Amino acid sequence: MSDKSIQILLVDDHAIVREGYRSLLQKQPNISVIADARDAAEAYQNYKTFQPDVVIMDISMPGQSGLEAISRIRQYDGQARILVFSMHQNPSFALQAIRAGALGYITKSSDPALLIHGIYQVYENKLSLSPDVAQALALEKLGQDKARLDDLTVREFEILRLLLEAKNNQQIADILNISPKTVSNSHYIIKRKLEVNSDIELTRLAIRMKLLNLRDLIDEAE
Amino acid sequence: MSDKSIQILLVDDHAIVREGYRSLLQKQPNISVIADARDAAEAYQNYKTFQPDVVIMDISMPGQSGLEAISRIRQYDGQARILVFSMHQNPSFALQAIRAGALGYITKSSDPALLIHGIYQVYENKLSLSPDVAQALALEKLGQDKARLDDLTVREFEILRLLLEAKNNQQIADILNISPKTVSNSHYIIKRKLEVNSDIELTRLAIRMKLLNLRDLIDEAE
DNA sequence: ATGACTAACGGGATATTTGCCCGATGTCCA
DNA sequence: TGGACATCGGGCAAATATCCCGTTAGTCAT
Repeated sequence: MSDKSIQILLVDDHAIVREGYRSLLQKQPNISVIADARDAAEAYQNYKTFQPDVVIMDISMPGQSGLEAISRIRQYDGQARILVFSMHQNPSFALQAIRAGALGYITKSSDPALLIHGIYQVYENKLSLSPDVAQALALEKLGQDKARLDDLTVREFEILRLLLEAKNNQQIADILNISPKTVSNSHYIIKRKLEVNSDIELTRLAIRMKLLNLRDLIDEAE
Repeated sequence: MSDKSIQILLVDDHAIVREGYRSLLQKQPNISVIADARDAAEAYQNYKTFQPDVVIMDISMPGQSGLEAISRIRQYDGQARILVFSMHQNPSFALQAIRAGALGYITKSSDPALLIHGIYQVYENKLSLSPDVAQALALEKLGQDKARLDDLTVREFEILRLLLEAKNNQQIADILNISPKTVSNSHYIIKRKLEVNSDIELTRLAIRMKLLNLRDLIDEAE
């Protein structure tokens, strides 16, 4: 390995970040950046052209996402070694990336040494995850959101829908012909079951669960 | 200007991005990076210590935001020249940054040449905006909701950001070093200014306004 | 049909938040 | 230097949230 350095293809849409990689990686004797790309299509092309040992890939890019690029590259070369370097700490991103065929997932907020380490790991076909992501993934793996949603009773679900339409207790009480107190109690129970402790969290969860139609929200905006 | 280079303080929580700046800026004969910082507090300290000519600042950082840092620095030195380099294309962010005292706002997706150009502009006390943001700001004059968003003061905007992260009053108070009561009051004022009457509506509005990253929310779901 | 279970409803009690007002202070600018 | 604003928070009544409780009614298996 000392006679032949690891050939890297860099994929990131931010020039400043590509610059950062280059600068950082140049200091590594066994690593050399042989090409870069600023989007998914270019990444795929350059993978075929340069046949790098390891691809370092950002997954948040305009147009086709990095995930798509990972799939394409893996389809072309089942042995491709891809390390995702992302700003997202969200373990769902990591999970998706791994599913798409990445071997590593390191967050941009990690110490650069972790990136270097990840490159070597991936080069040797070993999985490499940022500690923060690994931990989050582990915690999350015990199926959560959906299961929790299923804990709601039908009535609670109904009340939740109305709450999400930004109706207040009295309005909901009128609609359902129950006391505002019951609405308030249900609101509380819903939050407890869904393990959130504010309406803001509740709304975010609802959007993730697609209870609140994102399209509607987007189209509302101008 | 050729006999004395522009002294830069870099503020960004991502090491790789700081590396990118350094590498990029080192190629500029008239610019030298004399210090960096990874959060608001460190930025303030280092500003006082190093008295840089220009501060390059990311505004999305854990804990105290870049906006806070801008205010603090400007309070200490009314002549401070600050260039915000942000991933947010949303013109509201730019507006708030300018209000807080920044002289420039360049998006991270811009060509690096724009950053360099921005540095020179800001160094000469000239306003510098990314073309994309400038255009969006111009277009936005017609937006209904955005107009309302722009009614928020810098402080309110900052508190809104933290609220949207589902932080409670006490947490926000701790971060900003103010009383929970003030947070609560601001929360109320924000809702009144934005003409919503619940946190659920507030969150929906925030999503429409793209203050809350839609992509994150969508991708979070499985 | 009866006991066990659970959903739905809502009262009570207390803690916390909300909604709105106020004044104090600081800053910036004409 | 006076007025417009931003920031910070106290006060206080009304509303909600939180948690516990009991009642009613429907389901279901024995």
